[in-house]
Amino acid sequence: MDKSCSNCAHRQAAEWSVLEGANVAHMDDARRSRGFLAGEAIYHEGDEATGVYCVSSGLVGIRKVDADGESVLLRLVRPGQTFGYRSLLTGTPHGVSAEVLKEGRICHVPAATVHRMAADSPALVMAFFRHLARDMAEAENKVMETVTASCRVRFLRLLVAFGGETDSDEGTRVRLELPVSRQDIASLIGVRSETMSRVIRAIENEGLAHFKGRHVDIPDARRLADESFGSLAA
Amino acid sequence: MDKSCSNCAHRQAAEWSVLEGANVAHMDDARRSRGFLAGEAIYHEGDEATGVYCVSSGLVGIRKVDADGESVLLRLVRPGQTFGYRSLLTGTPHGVSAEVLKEGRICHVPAATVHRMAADSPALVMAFFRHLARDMAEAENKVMETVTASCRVRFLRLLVAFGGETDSDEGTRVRLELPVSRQDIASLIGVRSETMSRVIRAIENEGLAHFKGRHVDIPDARRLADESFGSLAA
DNA sequence: TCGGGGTGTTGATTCAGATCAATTCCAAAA
DNA sequence: TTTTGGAATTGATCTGAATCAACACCCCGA
Repeated sequence: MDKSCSNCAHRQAAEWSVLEGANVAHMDDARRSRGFLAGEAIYHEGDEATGVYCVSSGLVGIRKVDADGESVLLRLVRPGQTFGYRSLLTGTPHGVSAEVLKEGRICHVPAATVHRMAADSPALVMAFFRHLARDMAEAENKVMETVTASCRVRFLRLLVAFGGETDSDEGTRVRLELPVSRQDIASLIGVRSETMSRVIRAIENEGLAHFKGRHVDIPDARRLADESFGSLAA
Repeated sequence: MDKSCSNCAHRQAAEWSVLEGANVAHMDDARRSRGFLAGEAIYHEGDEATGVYCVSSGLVGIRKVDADGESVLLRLVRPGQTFGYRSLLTGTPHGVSAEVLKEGRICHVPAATVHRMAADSPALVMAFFRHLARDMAEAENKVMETVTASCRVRFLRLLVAFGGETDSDEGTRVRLELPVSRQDIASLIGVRSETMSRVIRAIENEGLAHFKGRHVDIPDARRLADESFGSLAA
């Protein structure tokens, strides 16, 4: 849609912001954006990387499926964020799959372009390194959580994380929209959807939050945040 | 001990092997190696990075502790591997702690040296990126496993991984030495040590493997590997 | 208006693994 | 040798979450 990155990637994606001179033009020139519908796959586990992707709008999910067909949603990719760079830069097949969770527009920067820019701009590689480092930290947190925290606590923390994206952090009341289906939320915290329902109902009953469809109303965000810090109740 | 990297890092650590020219000398000059006893901490969560570490001998554990004091062993770092580079390169405090699990010798390359070399050699940054990418893939696997696989299967897979380090992959019989205590193994797969004991006993009873102290005798490595592929028995 | 399929909810039951509580084992120190 | 303290094992019991099985809801197309 947009012919230039200036109102998309440049502003939002930290990776591209380090580009200078001719590379900016290269980028703008080579990238192609395309609309995706919810449910569409962007790439699958085992695929060779064909470039780097950047979410312009919508929502992307990074998923991994094991031999038994069990699928886990590892993380979400939001507008302005890049994904798929890991496989491209290391030259290995994708270890995870990417699919569109909420319809939107996704840019694709071809492999050759990225390689050229990376060779030319160490800062770009460094930017990707930073991105990967942050993802890694989150993955480590996730391992910690799944091992140590109950599914209730894991869900509360996810709510806090979703709420954190809302600016209204100061006021105690927070309203937010769940970005994905309940099934996907369940997959995100690693529980069955039945369990997810029960956890939500329990939280509803305690008055910690009120759920209506994807809409969540948190009357006292501080209380919810406190509860999310595990069972170490003062 | 060794005055040069040539019989340690250069050969073993993929990261340094990309260095050329003056940087090789810089490296050798700046790095300091030191002996560590089992149990010693190398750095803690929240510490600022002072450089990059490289295991010369012994074994290092990367651990994370949550607010309740629950500790999880995230991964092991073996001789020839580097660690601590993530925090240094991103300029953020360590998100995990590193401790010595088996006494040995560890090299420390000061921050200034690494930064100079990284600025000078894009290949070095790329090498670190690759390392991080591999760690990330392993972290993603770990999330998958903890969410989908039973502790029995998780342990069998760990055994397979340990066995894979043994060269005798062809013969069906494999003997190996557990690199860490049972408690640490339990922490590594995210279960209580009591559960670990029971799992081990069960495996022993089935004749899948025989345990004596840290010594493991696997009569039929193929059978064990098959079992480790989850409950999808043919 | 009537299905019909996907998504979410609810209930009954089971089970893996945690927890609590003793021991036992073992290696290093005295 | 005895002591001692951490590591490992074992048993009894409890419980959080999975599993199995209906059922409710809701949006869409016929």
